[in-house]
Amino acid sequence: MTKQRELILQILTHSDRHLTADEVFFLAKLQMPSIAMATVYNNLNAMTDAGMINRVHVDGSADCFEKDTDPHDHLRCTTCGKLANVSLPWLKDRLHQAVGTDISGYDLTVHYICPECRKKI
Amino acid sequence: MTKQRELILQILTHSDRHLTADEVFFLAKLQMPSIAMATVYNNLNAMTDAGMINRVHVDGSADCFEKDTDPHDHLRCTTCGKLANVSLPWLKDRLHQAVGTDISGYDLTVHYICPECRKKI
DNA sequence: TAATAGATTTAGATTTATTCTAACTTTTAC
DNA sequence: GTAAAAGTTAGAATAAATCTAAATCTATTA
Repeated sequence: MTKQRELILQILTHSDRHLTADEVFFLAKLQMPSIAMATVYNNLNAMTDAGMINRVHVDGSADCFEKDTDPHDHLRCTTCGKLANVSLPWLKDRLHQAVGTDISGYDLTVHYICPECRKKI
Repeated sequence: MTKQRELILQILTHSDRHLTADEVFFLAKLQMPSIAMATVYNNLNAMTDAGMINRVHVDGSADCFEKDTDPHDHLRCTTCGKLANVSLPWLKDRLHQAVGTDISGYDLTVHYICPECRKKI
């Protein structure tokens, strides 16, 4: 647990939204100007592998990272692109039944219009 | 419908698997050596937008394309990476119920070990 | 405390997938 | 048959992520 890793973990912990590696890098640089992009990626990858943080693949743009490692899925606003978490505890079993073979997991993003964007229409 | 677009569509129609833009380019070049990568991407994007073909986002590697435009989801082998189609007609309604708000769609990839890879273990 | 091995970080180059640009070619419309 | 529009081409550009090699930090042993 180096200073760099600690800083990156702090940033994710205190963010109220999902952050890209680029955003983490920008925020980290404010507090530690010498930090390198490769360090951010190294640590995000290492912490993801260790199960300390969660990587979210976003179609057509950069991956995002979040502190929340409880199993959950994502809603993505088709207007502003923002991600929200949603818990679908029934889904994995239901998929296992439907597919008929053992599944190790799945990746789901549901497309919707978030409450803020819905207001603006 | 240019010659190039027709060729690309033929390639997708006659392929038994999901193809990346790169693979389409390679196969197209065999029959039309002058074809450019940009043309492949232009046409894949245009045909995707027109609903003639389907783009599949694959975590950590290049997008794939397929002729099948019936709504369906994907299984991805965690060992060899190959994609298979699966139909889950109940899922969209079930997600709509669970999320509680209108959803325009979703993206799902289920991780499993395909029959061929399973044999080799 | 000094030497050293191992891990980590840094800066920058590299890779990969994709898009952009500008010149050229083909097609279409008059 | 010519002009405008659309499409293609080659290569440059971009963005996300990884790799490399040198530098630095950390912990351990002497």
